[in-house]
Amino acid sequence: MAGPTLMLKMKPIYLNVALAVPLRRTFHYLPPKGQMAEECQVGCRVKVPFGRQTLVGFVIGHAQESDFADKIKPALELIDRQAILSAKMFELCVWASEYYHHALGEVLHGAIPVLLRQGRDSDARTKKLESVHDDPELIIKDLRQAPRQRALLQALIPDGLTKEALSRLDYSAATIKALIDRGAAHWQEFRLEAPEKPPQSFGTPLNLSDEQSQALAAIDHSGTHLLFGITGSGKTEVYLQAIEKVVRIGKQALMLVPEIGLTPQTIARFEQRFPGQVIAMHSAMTNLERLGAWRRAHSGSAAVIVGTRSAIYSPMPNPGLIVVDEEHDASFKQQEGFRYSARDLAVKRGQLERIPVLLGSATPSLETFANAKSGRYKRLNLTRRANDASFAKYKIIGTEHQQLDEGFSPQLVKMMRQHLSEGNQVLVFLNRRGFAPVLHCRQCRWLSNCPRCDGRMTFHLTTKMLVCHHCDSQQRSPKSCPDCGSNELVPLGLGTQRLESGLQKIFPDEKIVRIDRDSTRKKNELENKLEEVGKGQRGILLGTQLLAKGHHFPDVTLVAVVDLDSGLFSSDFHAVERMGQLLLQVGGRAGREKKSGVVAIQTLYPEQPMLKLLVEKGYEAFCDELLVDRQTSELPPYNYQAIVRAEAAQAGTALNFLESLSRTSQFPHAELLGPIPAPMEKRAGKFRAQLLASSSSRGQLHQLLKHIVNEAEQSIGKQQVRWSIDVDPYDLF
DNA sequence: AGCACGCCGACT
DNA sequence: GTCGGCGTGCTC
Repeated sequence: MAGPTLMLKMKPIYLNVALAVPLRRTFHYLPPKGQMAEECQVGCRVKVPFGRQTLVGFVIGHAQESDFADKIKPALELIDRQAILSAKMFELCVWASEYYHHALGEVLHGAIPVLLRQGRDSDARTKKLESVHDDPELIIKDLRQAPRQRALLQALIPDGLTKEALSRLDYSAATIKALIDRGAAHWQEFRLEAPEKPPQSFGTPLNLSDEQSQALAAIDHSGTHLLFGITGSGKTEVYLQAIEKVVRIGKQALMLVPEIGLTPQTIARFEQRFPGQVIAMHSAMTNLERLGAWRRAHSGSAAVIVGTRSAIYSPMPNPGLIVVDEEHDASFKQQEGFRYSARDLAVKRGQLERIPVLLGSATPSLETFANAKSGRYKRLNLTRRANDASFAKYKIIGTEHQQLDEGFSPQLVKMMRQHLSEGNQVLVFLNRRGFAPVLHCRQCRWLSNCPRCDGRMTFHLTTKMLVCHHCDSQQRSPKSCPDCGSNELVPLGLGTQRLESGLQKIFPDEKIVRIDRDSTRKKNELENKLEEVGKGQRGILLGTQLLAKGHHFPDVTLVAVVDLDSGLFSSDFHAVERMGQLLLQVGGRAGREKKSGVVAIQTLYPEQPMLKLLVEKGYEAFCDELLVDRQTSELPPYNYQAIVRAEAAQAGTALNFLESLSRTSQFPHAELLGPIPAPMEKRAGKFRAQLLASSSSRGQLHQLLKHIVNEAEQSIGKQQVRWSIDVDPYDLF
């Protein structure tokens, strides 16, 4: 019988290759001509013919037999002699591909710089001009009439010269060509030695407070830690010293920061502490710069890597620590294509590499908070601000029964005038991100609550329908308020575009600087505007999410949150959590050592318990209460979710597609809700719909998703539908 | 995702 | 008569 022993003796003939195509399967190839399958190790890139194109793929395994034996072509070229992804990184990608139900080839390609995807060498190479003969004397004799060629040939002995050296020594292209044509010299390609590891040197660390020292000392040799430190408590110094510890023993550290957190100042601070040993991975880099940075990380010559989301894939031959700063930040979750969470990959990578992971935040995400609470993560606290800086004070302004002027209550306008007249700046904060509108009555404060859920129904403007995204029930949107009969039913938060002009009307003499995605799209515009603000003239800053993080505005003493309710009463259950994080983050923007800041919050619902809890008892109590809510409502982190999204050119196609998926996917321990039209059903000319999958068991959810993916790939008529899966969605819409 | 094949409308 | 629109089908 052909037992396992026989199998082990069989040599692999085929390469199993993952390509960057959205097909969730891999392809078999013969090894390139002249090479054995064994020489093509797992993690090496190969160039292969694919249909009519040539693609770069990853060898992910070998096979003795194949169902496609008659179709199999030989690979064209083995690009790498050794795997360019370490075994650990490879394992991480395989894990991610399964966890996020995304094609492995795309995950692997996403893990390397563009130029490597296109087949560039993983090592820096250069060409050297070398003498063909060991003893060129014979030829030198023939060169009596050509002194330059003769000099060059002599200079080539014994080691040859690089292009750079040749031009430095002023040998002309003609001389070089003549010598080559004579057959006396030739170009030889060779790998550059990995750049020397720069000598270790360290900038002076700051003195640590007791709390900081304790936190630093409590970082274990492995495992995930939550560094829960309020704004201004000195988290960064703890990161820096933790990184220094691992760098001193010759290891590398990776630090992930939010997209807007990687400012020149941040990089400078790292560079100052680890001179010459830092590389930054950011979006402004060219492909060539990225490749250079990748090579430095890969060779181990860079000890510290600082970067945004995709830096989680940085190669590190000798890793020692991963830090994720502002771990709750939305930018760690990729919002298109392969929807991974860099924070979660960091935790997973830490496990695989057996190194510590440090998640830091003043306002940790609820799932991280819960993990710290349950003991899965080790919690480290920083509760005091450096320099005795004071906390922002929170002031809730109830706007019920108030006459609002352009959305501003008299009380708020008065406060703003007060702060402005003292020569300070006022920050007016708009809260419009990830917004799924609910319907609301201005008169009696009725909200479009779902009759069957604790959630709220989403208002669909185009269809004038109310839809519940938790239980799928739908109803026609009422024309007047069901409670008080008034006609003042409005979707929450609409009309904020008018805020700037309204503001200017109320404060005709004040300078208003608007900072948002649209007005800062141009390069450096944000920096310029911030600089303008930094000069400390009085004035009003008007902005969105962008203003909530990173930058500190020492001359802002009042932060006004004008439309809190639109965030607080979104139909996405994440809304309350985000609101809490946001209010604390904006509070951290304002004031300086001596001047304390005030955060004024306008709301129709000043008695909202979660808001009061946050303002009176702080983030910890707020999170504890949120967790209770989530548990009773069976929401994350107590259950696991994924969204299947679909879009199509024709109305109804996407919906029907998801409908047929959900019909064939009945699982006992996992739920499917929907499909329902997306809140903004038509966007960019496509009609979109979504299906929510959830289960209290991660394993069950994955079984269901696996089934759905299979069905979707096989389903006929899929050509007109684009679909994707979002595991652990950051927002539901 | 690409890329080609393929079958219907307005143009050098 | 062709050029070219994007529907559909395949890629080891």
